Amino acid sequence: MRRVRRQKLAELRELGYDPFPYSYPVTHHSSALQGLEDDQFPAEVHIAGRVVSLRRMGKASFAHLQDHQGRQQIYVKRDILGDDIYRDLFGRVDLGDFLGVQGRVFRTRTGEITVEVARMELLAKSLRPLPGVKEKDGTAFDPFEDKEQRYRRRYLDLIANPDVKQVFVRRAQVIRHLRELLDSEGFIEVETPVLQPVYGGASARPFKTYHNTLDQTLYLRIADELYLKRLIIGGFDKVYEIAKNFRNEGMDKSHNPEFTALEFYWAYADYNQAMDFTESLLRSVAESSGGTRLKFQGQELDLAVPFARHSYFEILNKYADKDLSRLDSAGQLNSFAAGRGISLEKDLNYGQALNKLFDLLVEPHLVQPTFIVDYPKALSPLAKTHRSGNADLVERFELFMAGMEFANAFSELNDPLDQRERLEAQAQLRAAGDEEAQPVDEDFLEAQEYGMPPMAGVGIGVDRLVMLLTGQDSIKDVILFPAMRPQQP
RNA sequence: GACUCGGUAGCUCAGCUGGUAGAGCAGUGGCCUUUUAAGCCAUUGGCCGCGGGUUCGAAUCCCGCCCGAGUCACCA
Repeated sequence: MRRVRRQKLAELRELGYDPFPYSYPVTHHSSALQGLEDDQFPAEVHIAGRVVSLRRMGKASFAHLQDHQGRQQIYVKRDILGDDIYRDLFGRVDLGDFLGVQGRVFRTRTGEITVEVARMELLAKSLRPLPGVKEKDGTAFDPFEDKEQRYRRRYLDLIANPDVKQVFVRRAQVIRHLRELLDSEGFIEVETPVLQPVYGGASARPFKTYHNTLDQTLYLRIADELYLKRLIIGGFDKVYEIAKNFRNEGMDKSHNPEFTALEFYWAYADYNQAMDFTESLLRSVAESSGGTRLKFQGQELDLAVPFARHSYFEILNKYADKDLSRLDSAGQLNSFAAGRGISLEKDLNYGQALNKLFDLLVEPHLVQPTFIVDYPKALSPLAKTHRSGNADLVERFELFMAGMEFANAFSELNDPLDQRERLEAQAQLRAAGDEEAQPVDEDFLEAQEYGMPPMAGVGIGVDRLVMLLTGQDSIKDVILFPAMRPQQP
């Protein structure tokens, strides 16, 4: 099949047609003609697109050209186009080729608005056959649905499955709306390093790389946090970044090794203000993207309803049916878990064991938007100790919806001596085998010693937000090129 | 990482308890000047994911591996 198309390509060149010209003066996109009344038809149009259907009937033919907005039917009649071009050029057009056509607009017997082609140019020859692009009334026949091929060759997925393109259009709208809201609140968008000598700001294993000239090991960022805080130290009062983070961990329906996070930092605010702002931010994004009532993974949720707020131990104790805040060692948590028939992995430290219990006992219940507040300090080395005086708690919230975490935020710790102790405790956990504990970032500690104002910081998982708003069950369906193992040669 | 399911033509899929690969669409040739999954006639096309084994004979049975999906485990 590829040989046949190469042959056509060669023949076209011999006949003097350029199969790969430089440009085409498009005047109308496919959607511009849809829904027009007959007396509104433009006198003449130039349209361009990929041939996705082709019905030849001897001396006349119909085809559809697909552009970024949809499909437009064209009518190609030999007596209008001319014998030579109809035979030599149009006769060698295949599904998948790009055409530019010029002509008048009319309505066919069956009512479809159609361009009658007076002039035709081949804009690009296609050498490989497309997967199933046949469709009627939006239903594809032999639809291209092999997930592996769709992810590996997303361009074919986008050509053959218009709904997929729509998801990514909405993704762009969601991100644009987040920017607009933050900009309008006076946040400044910044860019911070992807390549970092010391990674931090989250609990995760990093990707490691190497800079030849600097002769230095560098890590791909797992979070923007510590750089954005440096900017608040430097005098920006409100900053945000929408950026890729990289975590060297497993992949599943809600995890991709590189993912997009929004982080924003707000000087002089605390986590209560950040919580209110986060709630209104998400509600507003939902309103601008199809409404606050969402169906997601078989569950229905409504972001218009005020988000529930529960403290960490309040809700953990409820589902554990026991006051877990009184257990203060990994051993005690392990005994508790064993009593409930839950087997925790061996060698978990206190924080890991507690975190694990929360994930197992509580998270699945958090379907409607719920803020969990006031986390144990052991889980939150960058968050400020709770103002209530309880030295074991920090001012932190996480937002859960549909059993998944969407946001994480603190009243940020700004006491440099406290911060040093917490990071050093993390370093000890690392030394004890916790691969996700954070290393000490001396440069950051030094920056903090110059004085860091009180502030709130929030991180939001953008991919997950898009999943929620577009009803996609897998993160792979909101990332254009999700991570895949290399294909066998 | 564990388990389950899957990988056959460009796409969607058949192929039963082993006998040497099939359909529709796409492609190619022919007919057809308002069709729309156009139609009619003819026809090309396959390391049956990879490697090994059993067998006279393997797409089919057995073992190993690769890739994907789902579930679980870990993380956002």
